Amino acid sequence: MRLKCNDPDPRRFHGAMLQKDGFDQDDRMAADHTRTAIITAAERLYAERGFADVTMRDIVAAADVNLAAVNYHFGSKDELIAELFVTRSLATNRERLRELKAAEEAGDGRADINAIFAALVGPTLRGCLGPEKQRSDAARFMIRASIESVPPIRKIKNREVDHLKRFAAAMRRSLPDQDPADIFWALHFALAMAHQTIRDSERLTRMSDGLCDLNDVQAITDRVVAVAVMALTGKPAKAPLKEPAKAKARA
Amino acid sequence: MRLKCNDPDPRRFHGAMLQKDGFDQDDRMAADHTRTAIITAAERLYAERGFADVTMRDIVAAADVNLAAVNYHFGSKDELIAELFVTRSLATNRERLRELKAAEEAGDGRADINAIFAALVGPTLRGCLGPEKQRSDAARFMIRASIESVPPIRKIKNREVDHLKRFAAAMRRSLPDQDPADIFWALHFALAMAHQTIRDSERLTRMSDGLCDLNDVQAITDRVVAVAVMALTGKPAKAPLKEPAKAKARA
DNA sequence: GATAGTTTCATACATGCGTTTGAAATGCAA
DNA sequence: TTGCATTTCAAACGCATGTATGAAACTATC
Repeated sequence: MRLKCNDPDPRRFHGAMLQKDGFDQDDRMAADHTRTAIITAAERLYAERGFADVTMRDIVAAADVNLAAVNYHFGSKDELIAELFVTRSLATNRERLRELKAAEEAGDGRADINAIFAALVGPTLRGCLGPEKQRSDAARFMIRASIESVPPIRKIKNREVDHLKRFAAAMRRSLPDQDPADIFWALHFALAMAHQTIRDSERLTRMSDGLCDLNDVQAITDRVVAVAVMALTGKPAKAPLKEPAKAKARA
Repeated sequence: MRLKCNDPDPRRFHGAMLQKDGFDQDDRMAADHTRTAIITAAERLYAERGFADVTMRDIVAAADVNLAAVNYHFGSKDELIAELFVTRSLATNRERLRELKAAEEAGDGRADINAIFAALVGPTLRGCLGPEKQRSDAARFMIRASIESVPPIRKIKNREVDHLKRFAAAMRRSLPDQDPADIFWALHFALAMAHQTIRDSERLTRMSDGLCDLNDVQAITDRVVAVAVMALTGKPAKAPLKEPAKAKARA
C-alpha cells in the first residue's frame, strides 16, 4: 500500500517545487498560501515537540487550513516530512560547503583546521541558538530529524555521510600527517558537541545554574571548535580565534 | 481519565517490587515469569526501535504473554516505561557514583580528573558498546530515553541534573582553580561525545569506512575522557590512563 | 477436593490516527 | 457569461492503538 508508483487518482497535486534556499521567504506567498502555511507550521511543531507527538490535525490547526490539504499538496504525512528534510538538508549543506570553500580558498587549498570545524558546526549552531526565531525552527527541526529517525528520513540521511566525507577530506588536506582515524573521531565529536548543545541546552543551563551562557552563539562555536581541534591535534588551538574568524573573508 | 488515584477495580496488581540492581537476574524468575518477560522484551524492543514505533502488541508478542498482562502487571504502558527507566536510571547512577567514590578515595578526596570523567562516561559506554548483549539493551534503552523524551520519563529525568551536579562538584574539588563554567561545559561535552558515539556509531563507521574501531570500548572511553580533560584544562591529559591511541606518534 | 485469591486469556471497546471522498468553492481563459 | 481545472471543505472510512472486561485457568490454604 505504501509503494504506489502511479497515481490512480489525478486529484492530488503535491508538486515538489523545490526552491533554491529554504522556504522561509514569502516572495510569492500568496501563490500557494496553503502549502507554505503547512510547511511553516509543520516545521515549527516538529521542532518544538518532535515527530512522535505531532499529528496532522495539530499541523492543520496551527496552519489554519483544512485537514485534507496536507494530503492534497504533499501526498502523505511522510512525504511532507521528507520534503521538509531534504529542503533544509540541502540548505544546511550548502551553507556549510560555502564556508568550507571560503576557508580553503583563503588558505590556498589547505584551510585552517579551525575554519573547517567552524564551517561544520557554525551554521547549525547559529541557526539553532541564534536570535532569528524562524531559522531556529529550521535548525531544530534538523536536529530532531537527525535523532528521532522517522522512516521517510532514514533513507535520505545516507547522503549525509558523503557530505561529511568532504569535510574529512578537507581536514586531511589541511593536516596531511594526521592519523585519518583521528580525523573521523574529531569530526564525530564536533558534531556530537554541537548537536547535544542544541538538543539539551536546557539541562546545561539547569546543571550550571545559568552559569553557562547559551546566548553567545559565537562563543559556543569557538568553544566547540577549540575542543574539536584539540581532540584532533592533541594540543590547544594555536590561534584561539576570538573574533569571527577568516571564514567570513569571502562576502 | 488519566488521573485516577484510587483503583476502583481491585483486579490490577502491578506491584512495584523494585530490586536492588536491575532486573536481569533470573533468581526467582519462575515466581512472576510474566512480569520479567514483559520487562525484558520491552527493554529490548525499545532499545532497538525506539519508543515511537513499539506497540504493546509488539511487546507481548515478543514476551509471548497475553496482551492484558501489561496492564495487569504495570497498570499502563506509561507506567511500564517509567519503571524501566527508574530502575535502569538508579542502576546506572549507582555504578557511576561507585566509580567516582573509588576515584576520590584513591586521591584523598581529590580524584584525578581523568578518573572522574571515566566514571561519568565509562559505565554507559561499556554497557552500550560492550559485548554483553543484555546489558547493551539496558544502556541503549537509556540513551533512547534520554533523547526521545516520552512524557512519563520527562518528569523523572529532572533528577538527572542533581546527579550530574555531584560530578561537577567532584571536578571542582579536583581542580579548584578552574573556571566553574568550563567544568560544566566539559561535563556537557563528555556526555555529548559518549552519547553520540552510542547513538550513531553506524554513521561513524560508514563515514570512516570502518577505520574507526567501535569494538574497543576501553579505547573509546579513553579517547572521550582525554578530549574532555583537554576541553577542561586546555592542555592534553598529563597522565594518559592507558596506551593512548596511535595518533600521538606523529608530529 | 472445595474455596478463595491470583493470574491468564480471548475478546471487545473507545479513541485517535492518516487517509479518502464527493461535492462545493475558487480561479481563469474563451 | 460559460466551461474547465484547481483548490478547499466537511465528513467519513479503515485501521491500529491502549485499555477494559468477564470468564477461565491456575495456586494455595483449609
